[in-house]
Amino acid sequence: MELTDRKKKILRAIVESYIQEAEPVGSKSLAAMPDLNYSSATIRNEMADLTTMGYLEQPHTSAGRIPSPAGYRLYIDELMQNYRLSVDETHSLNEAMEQKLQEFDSAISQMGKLVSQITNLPAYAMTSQKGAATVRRFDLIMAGESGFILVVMTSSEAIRNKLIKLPVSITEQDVKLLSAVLNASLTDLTAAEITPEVLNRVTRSAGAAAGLVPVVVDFVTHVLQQQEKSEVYVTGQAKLLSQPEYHDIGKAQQMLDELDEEMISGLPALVDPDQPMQILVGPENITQELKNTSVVMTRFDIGDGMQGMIGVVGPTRMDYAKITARLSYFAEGLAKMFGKQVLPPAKEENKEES
Amino acid sequence: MELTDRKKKILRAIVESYIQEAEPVGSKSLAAMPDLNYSSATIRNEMADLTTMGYLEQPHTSAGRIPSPAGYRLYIDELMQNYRLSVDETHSLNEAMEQKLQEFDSAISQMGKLVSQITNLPAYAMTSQKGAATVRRFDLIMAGESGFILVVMTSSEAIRNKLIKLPVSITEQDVKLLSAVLNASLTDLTAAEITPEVLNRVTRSAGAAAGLVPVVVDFVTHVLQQQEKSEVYVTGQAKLLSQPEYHDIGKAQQMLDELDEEMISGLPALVDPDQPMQILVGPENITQELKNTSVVMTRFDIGDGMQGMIGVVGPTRMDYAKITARLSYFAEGLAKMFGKQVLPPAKEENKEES
DNA sequence: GTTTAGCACTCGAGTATTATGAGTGCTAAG
DNA sequence: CTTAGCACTCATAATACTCGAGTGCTAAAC
Repeated sequence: MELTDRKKKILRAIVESYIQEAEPVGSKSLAAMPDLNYSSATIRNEMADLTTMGYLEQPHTSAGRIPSPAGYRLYIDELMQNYRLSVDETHSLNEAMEQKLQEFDSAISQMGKLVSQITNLPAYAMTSQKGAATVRRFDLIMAGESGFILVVMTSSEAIRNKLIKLPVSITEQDVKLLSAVLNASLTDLTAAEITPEVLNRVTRSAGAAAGLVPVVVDFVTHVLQQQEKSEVYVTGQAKLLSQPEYHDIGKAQQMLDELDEEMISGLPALVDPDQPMQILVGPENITQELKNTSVVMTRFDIGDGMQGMIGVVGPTRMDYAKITARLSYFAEGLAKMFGKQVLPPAKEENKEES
Repeated sequence: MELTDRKKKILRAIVESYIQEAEPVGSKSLAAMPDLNYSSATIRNEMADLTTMGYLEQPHTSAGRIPSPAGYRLYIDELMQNYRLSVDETHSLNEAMEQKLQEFDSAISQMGKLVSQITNLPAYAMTSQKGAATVRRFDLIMAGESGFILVVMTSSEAIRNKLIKLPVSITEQDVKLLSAVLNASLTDLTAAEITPEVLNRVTRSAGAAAGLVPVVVDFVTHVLQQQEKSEVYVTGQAKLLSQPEYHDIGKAQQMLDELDEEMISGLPALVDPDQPMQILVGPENITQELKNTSVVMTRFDIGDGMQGMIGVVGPTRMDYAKITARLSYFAEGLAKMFGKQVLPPAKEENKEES
């Protein structure tokens, strides 16, 4: 059977109606639409065809039709019209971004919250890092008699520090020595490459400061692992409850149980690296339990080989057009913000964190 | 009317039964309890009394009774027996703490998650800081030709840093000068005390590095404000859905809407500073919407004049005994962890964050 | 050949009706 | 003071019934 233009038109109407109303759509209401000038009977026939072709489903005999996953897929890939953000929307998006991101401390998680807000769906945000991190340099700063601050700068220009206090006092000499040894021996090594042998060598060279080596190394490996591991934040889970499909508390709970950080961290594997915006519809998701759930996600660059990913999770029946529009606008904004890496004299810049 | 021992006994039985079963309890089931050797009729009479005294409520004529807020209050204050943690429980609590807290990066929020896990209720965690923070010292570390790392140590020994890059190259001289100026003029000032005048003075003294002053000051005020502001994390909201009282999706949603970070940040105001563990029952909460909701919270010390607060939110019918037991055990554990401030040579210590 | 009107049929959702029984308050006997 | 007995209440569950949206099919109209 052939997928005529009229069929497509009808399919689109069905998907969009269902997205709006969350209720199966019948032939009559379709016939009433201004740009579908056919009788309900004709439309019924077409709908029957679409059903046998697998684009529609029938919850039960006497209900209307709802889109099948394949139907959604087709809609997303071919039928969906770009949603245009209204001026108002761009305004408020801009504002939200600026306000929230000034405090970029936990920028990523803030982003998640924002996305959740603007889409009214649960959102997640994560960072992902290409390649293993190494330490680019160490700095030690004396802090009082018996302590110092260890500052570590990684290959991705993240800076981490730790205050190390000791029960004994240490001299500036010791600290200088330690600093030299660290910079000589532990830079450009990934966490995996810091083997016991390396550690031994460092300890031997460290002389008086040998006792400090384990503390330092612990911290360093922790930092590096932290860098490699992508952080995931999920927020706004409760937003799901406002969707009619989750008015059944059982489903809602199951969904929310599923929707934790571990599930999300499985997502990047599914991502086609070439496509900035991705939509996974129902069964295409791995996690079986998320059958009638879709995921929309997008990536953005945050410099230094780091990438961020933000996305939302919702019922298959979500407003793909609107959500992709908002999400990509948001992602662009972020990329821009993270983009201005070098500061024009005396203006805010970015990257790293406290 | 007098609150006899028998009445108390019955009240306790009712509260505990209701906590377990989440269903109104009737005279018959009470009479069946081994330590209530009275006929159902007798118990009925007592229940009628308790009802007129305001400790019990009747959802409708022919249902059993449920505790009123006053009933809960009495139970918590007088009737509740200390719940004893089983060895198993302490074990798993210990394990959980150790595992999770090694990565103390966002220790506070991790705690929230943990508490939510062990109580199976939504949990929140927050830090609160006494007194305004100031910068204790500045350190600048050259990083390449045209950038440096600004390291700030606050009065509470938190260390924050920022990588500042410039479009022009700078000399070691400039950096040294800036460092001296900052340490001379901006230490021991709270965010509020950094007035435009101060700023002016600093800028003038900074000479060649004057252009950098705004960036630095922005960062500093941001850090200080950040320190003052208490951070709140809420997690596990979805846990509520497993409680029967929230099987009504409407209530659940209303509740979850209410239960955001802003609501929580109102809580500390209600806290009696002398009492480590606090329980707010239903109407005692400010936020009107949380009528049939209770809050259990506890504080713990994390050194440096900082305090943490963790707590859980749940239906008034929650297992106060068990939850307070777990929570306080948890709080003790945390206090201990945060306590070991000074490290015995070559062992993990703590405080600060990356 | 395509479109449409007509019609019998299906079946979920909503409504009304009716048990059922847990729980109560009260009275009177133990 | 306690308890057995009993009439009464009322939410919940079960059942039956209606309603109507939507369907598929056939036959007539275009």
